[in-house]
Amino acid sequence: MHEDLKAVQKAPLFSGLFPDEIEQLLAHAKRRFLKAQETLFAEGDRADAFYFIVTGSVRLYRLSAQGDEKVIEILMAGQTFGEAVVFLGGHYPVYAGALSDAALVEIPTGDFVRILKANGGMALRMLASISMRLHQLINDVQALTLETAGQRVAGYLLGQSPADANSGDVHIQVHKNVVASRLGVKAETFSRVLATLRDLGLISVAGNDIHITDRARLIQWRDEAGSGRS
Amino acid sequence: MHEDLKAVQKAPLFSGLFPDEIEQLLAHAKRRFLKAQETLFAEGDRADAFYFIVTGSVRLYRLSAQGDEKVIEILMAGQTFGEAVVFLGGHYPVYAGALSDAALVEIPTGDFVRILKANGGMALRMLASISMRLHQLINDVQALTLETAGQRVAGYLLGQSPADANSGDVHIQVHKNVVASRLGVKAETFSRVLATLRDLGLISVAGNDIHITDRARLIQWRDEAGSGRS
DNA sequence: CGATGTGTTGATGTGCGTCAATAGAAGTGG
DNA sequence: CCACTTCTATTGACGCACATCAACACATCG
Repeated sequence: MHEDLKAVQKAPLFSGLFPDEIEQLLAHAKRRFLKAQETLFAEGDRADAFYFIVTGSVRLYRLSAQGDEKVIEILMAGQTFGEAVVFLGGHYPVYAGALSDAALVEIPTGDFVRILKANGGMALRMLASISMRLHQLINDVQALTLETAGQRVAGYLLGQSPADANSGDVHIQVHKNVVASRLGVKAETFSRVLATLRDLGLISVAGNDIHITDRARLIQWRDEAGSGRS
Repeated sequence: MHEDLKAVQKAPLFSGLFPDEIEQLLAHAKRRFLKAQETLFAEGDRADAFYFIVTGSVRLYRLSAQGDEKVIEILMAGQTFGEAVVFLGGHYPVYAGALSDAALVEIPTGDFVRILKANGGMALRMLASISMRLHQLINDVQALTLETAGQRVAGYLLGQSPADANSGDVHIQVHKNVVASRLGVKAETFSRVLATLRDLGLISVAGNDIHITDRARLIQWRDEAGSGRS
């Protein structure tokens, strides 16, 4: 386990912990390895552990009654997930599945809560962390109701690239249909939006590598309702 | 202020506080009175207080670049809002406005955070509270992407009435366009869905009072994709 | 080098928004 | 208490953004 110690304490949530607290946190932690597409837990499962991603990527998603899938979040190496749910009834509110082969650290919630109770700063940092996710979800709700598909895609590209230069690169690290689902559009629509932006000369696309050639005009296009009008 | 003491400590969030802690929480609290439609704070405003609703109702909402509004949450007397945001950058992520004349208690965040640091149980209860909102927002995202307008409206009616009887009443306490926005549909669509359900004999509508005559069939109608097909 | 899976592009359908007219409900003033 | 205004809610006609269905291009891999 100690080989993962350095990685885990880089997670923003744990950055303020003392070495002995990290030790305590990982006392009963286990390594977990997932094959691509493998399911880690299902919605409604008893939540007695949360996870840190050492390598690979994971998606959190919901299923409709008809079996359609909506990706709530895409998570990459270095991120944690499932910790917010510990405080609910103790059941996961989403499915979790690997997008690629992945290595995780599984941390029992009991140890986590114990530290949380003892360490006031930790609890506040945890509150800040959950608040950020809350904020993100509010943004998602706004985007899904007040923005067009084009605006959401453009916003995604803008959010994935640094804002300080007028051109930049976005590398999509997972399959495009997963990103599309995350954005609340069908894969076909996602593809069409990229094609439109390419034809407008705002971006260039080479597989999963997208180059933003004119960030300013891309922002302008998004704010003008993303192909809706004008 | 003491006349509000009883009311405030009924909020689930504060239920576990000792009287002296409540005292401390309300030490610098102020009463606030809002006229219907009045704005309490705007998105981006510095968040140095959160609120408890003594009487009246409040909506939290976002505005699009074009000025369209999406209601994120409808809050009634007895509820608190704005507390989740204290831990972020300290700026409100939404607008808040009164739906009716309202009386609030405004609690400075400083006092709140102080109690939170001292009282470990309080921090955990706060985490549970925020987690519930997180869960609710995940439900909203799922509903907005995987459900039809009809399904969302039916789900709303079902959620507003007790599940233990096959018939029940829902009283809409605010204007229907507010509920519609909360559900992510236009007021016209909301009205049409209610008309459809009425014509199917599943509900009866009298102004803002809706009577569910056949809960079982309403559930079935929702699960069959809410007028989408079949 | 065929097989399988992902992404792109085209043709068509439809759920719901938009625009518009009307009906009620509620509030206002004489 | 009743005209008049104002606002919310309902209903109809129409259009559009996006989904759906389908064919194809391309990549990856055994």
